[in-house]
Amino acid sequence: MDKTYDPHAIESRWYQIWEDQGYFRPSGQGAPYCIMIPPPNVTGRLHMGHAFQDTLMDALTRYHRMAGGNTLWQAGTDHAGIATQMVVERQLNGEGQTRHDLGREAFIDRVWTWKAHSGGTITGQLRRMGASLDWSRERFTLDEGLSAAVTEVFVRLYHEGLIYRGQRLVNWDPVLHTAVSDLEVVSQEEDGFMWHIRYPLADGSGHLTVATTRPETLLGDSAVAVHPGDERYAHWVGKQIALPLTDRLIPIIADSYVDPAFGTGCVKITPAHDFNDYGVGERHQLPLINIFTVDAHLNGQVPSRYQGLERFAARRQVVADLEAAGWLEKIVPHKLMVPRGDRTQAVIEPFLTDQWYVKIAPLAEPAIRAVEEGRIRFIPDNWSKTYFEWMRNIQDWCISRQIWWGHRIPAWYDSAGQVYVGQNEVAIRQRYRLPDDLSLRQDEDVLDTWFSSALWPFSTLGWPEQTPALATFYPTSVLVTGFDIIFFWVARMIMMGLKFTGEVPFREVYIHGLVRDAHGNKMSKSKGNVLDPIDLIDGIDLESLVAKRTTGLMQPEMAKKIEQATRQEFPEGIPSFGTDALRFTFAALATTGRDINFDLGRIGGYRNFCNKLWNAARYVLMNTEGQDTGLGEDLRVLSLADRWIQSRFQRTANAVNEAITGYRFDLLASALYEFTWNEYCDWYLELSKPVLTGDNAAPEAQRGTRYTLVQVLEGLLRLAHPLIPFISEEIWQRVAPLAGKPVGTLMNQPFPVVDSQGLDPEAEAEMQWLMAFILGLRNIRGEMNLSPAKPLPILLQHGDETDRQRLDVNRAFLMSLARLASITWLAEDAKAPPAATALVGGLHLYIPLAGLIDAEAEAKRLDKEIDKLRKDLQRTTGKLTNSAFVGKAPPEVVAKERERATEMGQALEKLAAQRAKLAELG
RNA sequence: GGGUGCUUAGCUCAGCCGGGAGAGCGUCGCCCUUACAAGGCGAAAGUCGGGGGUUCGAACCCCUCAGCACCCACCA
Repeated sequence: MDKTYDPHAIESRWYQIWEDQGYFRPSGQGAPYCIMIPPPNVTGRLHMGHAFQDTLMDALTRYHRMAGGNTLWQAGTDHAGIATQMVVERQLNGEGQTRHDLGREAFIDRVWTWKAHSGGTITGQLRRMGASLDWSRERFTLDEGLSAAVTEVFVRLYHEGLIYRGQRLVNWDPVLHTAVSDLEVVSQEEDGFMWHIRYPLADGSGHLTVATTRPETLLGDSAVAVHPGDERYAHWVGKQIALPLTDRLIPIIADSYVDPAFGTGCVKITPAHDFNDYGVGERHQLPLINIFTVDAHLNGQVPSRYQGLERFAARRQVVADLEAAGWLEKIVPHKLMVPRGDRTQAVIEPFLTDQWYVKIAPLAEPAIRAVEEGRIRFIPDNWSKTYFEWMRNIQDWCISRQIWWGHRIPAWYDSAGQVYVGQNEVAIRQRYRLPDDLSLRQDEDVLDTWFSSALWPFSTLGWPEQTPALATFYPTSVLVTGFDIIFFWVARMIMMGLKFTGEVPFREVYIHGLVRDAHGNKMSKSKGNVLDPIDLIDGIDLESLVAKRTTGLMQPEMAKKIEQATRQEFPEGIPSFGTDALRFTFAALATTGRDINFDLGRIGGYRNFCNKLWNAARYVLMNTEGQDTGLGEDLRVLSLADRWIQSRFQRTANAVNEAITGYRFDLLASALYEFTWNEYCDWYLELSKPVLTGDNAAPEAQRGTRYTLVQVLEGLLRLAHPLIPFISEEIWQRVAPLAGKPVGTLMNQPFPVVDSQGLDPEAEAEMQWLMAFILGLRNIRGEMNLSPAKPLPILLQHGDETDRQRLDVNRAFLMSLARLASITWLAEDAKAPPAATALVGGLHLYIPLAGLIDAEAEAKRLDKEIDKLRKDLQRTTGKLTNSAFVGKAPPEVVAKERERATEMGQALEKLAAQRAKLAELG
């Protein structure tokens, strides 16, 4: 093995082998375990959120595969209607064309071409992450099969009356020229104004003042409303207003929607361009006056001088004209919530159109129950509150989109506008018994992308066909996703799954946090703080990183600032960390909170961890390859260290199994980290050295240690594989033969389960003694600035029989790890020479000063220790003298405190005596 | 307006059922000890956001205040 861990050398090779060998396919044996990947946009690129999420899913998948499950991680991508169409349209615009120049068919061809060109990017990046997805079953939401599922669902819902078409106000994106759902609108507080406008009475007897944030909609007003109980205006209700800038008369009406305390208490009512006003209009049978075109310019419904004006230009014009005519009373700065499209950032316009809706309440009800009854479990559980909150207030879902890329709605119209819904034209003619010569034209709209996503858990398994895969893997085991799409996706999958399969789509939903930058800021192109997971794997030089972050900005003026910040944060660019280190980092960061702050310092640490593991393996191989690794049981003897590390391994295996089944990936990572570094490397490997290289070690003992070195490493690699698949596989290939394991792949080895027989509490206790012994001496060495290379003679006193036994057995370990020149017992009553002192329980360790140690420094060190002990003791005795504590606390807690007090008291006494001796010296 | 989180070492975060405050990075000191300097050994560092309560005992449970973040919602 190379001296330094080089992730690239090993990562490039293994994935190919695994995939070629078909290891990602379900084994066909064992309990089914299935995860559906949240399908990424087919033309997208992998971002940190994907990388994070896919790491967790891969760890689960690999774990269950090793644990013997019939495991499927379903691969696939999403057509991402609006997002993908926008990308291609932007390309077209760059060529000076629009999609309308191409026409629908040619445009869709063009999108397919783009998909063919870029569709491999993200799947390739998933492979680089080590994701063990079953690519042989890869699906795409616009596949034939999935499209058939979409049509089937639409038709069935329609004929059950759960899909309907209706004309009402929708959220209209005037840039995209399409309706969007409530969820695709994000409202943000922005600075604006409140215009106070005088509305004169038609009879000339005065005026009302209305306050509005949208003066241009005056042109579409149908009424002015006041509160029915508002005495100020009661006598005006029923009168007519002469609407300024128009020649229309509108009524003054009374409606309880109006809040008399807000503004002037008079509200202009524009039913066609405001969701509230729409309701008012319905109650009062007011005319709907639509004043906008699809791209939010004023249409023919307004006086000719305003026609054709864009809505914000229209606002300026209307305000200017009102002011000129004296109708404008005042303008007040006002903060308001502005709705914007999540894709385009365009201000969303409430707009009157025909759209398709899913009647959602009947679907939501069973979906709520499924979670209430625990048939679906959210992890962490509190996300179920969020789910309930939304589901109990859910609104009908607008599913039609006026774009071209997507599943076209399976509805046809005849020339009279009669609508027919069915699988296709032929089916419709049959179902509705339509004459052959009746000409039909299909609805132009496509479905919301999330409509097909909602079917993903069963459509990918072959539904509506009753396939073996569906029977085996549905309901799936767990859905792993971020809280940001609980409404968009999770809730809708639950509703559709229950509706069409009668079963929940997944039994558990693991909700993880969202990846942010090191300081908790959202990663975004415009902030220039985006990290690309592939750059973390491969590394990237500073200039390339700067270029990447500053090109294609929406606000080019930010480039300079971003460049500066980037140069400051990454003066050397980003080093290459490798996939395993990245995965380990994601797991370590996957705590239960909702934000995951990605700190580059952490990934460096975990790259070092991989290097540590690599070098530990090198050490093991150097000492075992070509040698007897003790596979014949009668020929090996286990040392304390051997028994200890095997016991610790069992505890680690237990912690790892618990962590992974409890979705605590952070605990998984730390269990692996601590065992590998702090126990296996720091202690066990060091303890193996005197056995393997010692002058008079018995061959049986050496075999025992080689055996343990290899067995524990092999087991550790199996434990670690779900998280760090590449390095574990690479090392395992070399270690497995030494451990007597069959050749093959680590991927298919059994995952370690806890063997309680392997626990050895005595070995752990004795090892604790050994460690205390060594740490006591190391502390003196460190504090006294004694060279670690200098062998020290030490004296022992006051030990009991156990101490003596332990010393005899472990003398070689102590000599080696504490770098001792000699160990000498002092008689119980002998006078110890001036020395630095450490205690191991009742046992005293002395390092004679003898010119090595400065008495004053040792005095200071002892003072510090005595001080600490004294404070601890004080607290403990405080408790014990409190009769309430002794009386009410559980006896075992009291006993423990007593024991501690005794121990500390004794230690304090001894150290104080030592301290006194030093004082005499000085 | 309704809802949900968060606040622990300089930084990023763990802390499980209420019982001796932890990790990584950073900092300081000593070491290139034949697996690893991407390393070893040792050390320093916290009023657990503030206040109150429950309890023998609170980082943890309850109340309250402050600060931060997020989600939902039709106040013109």
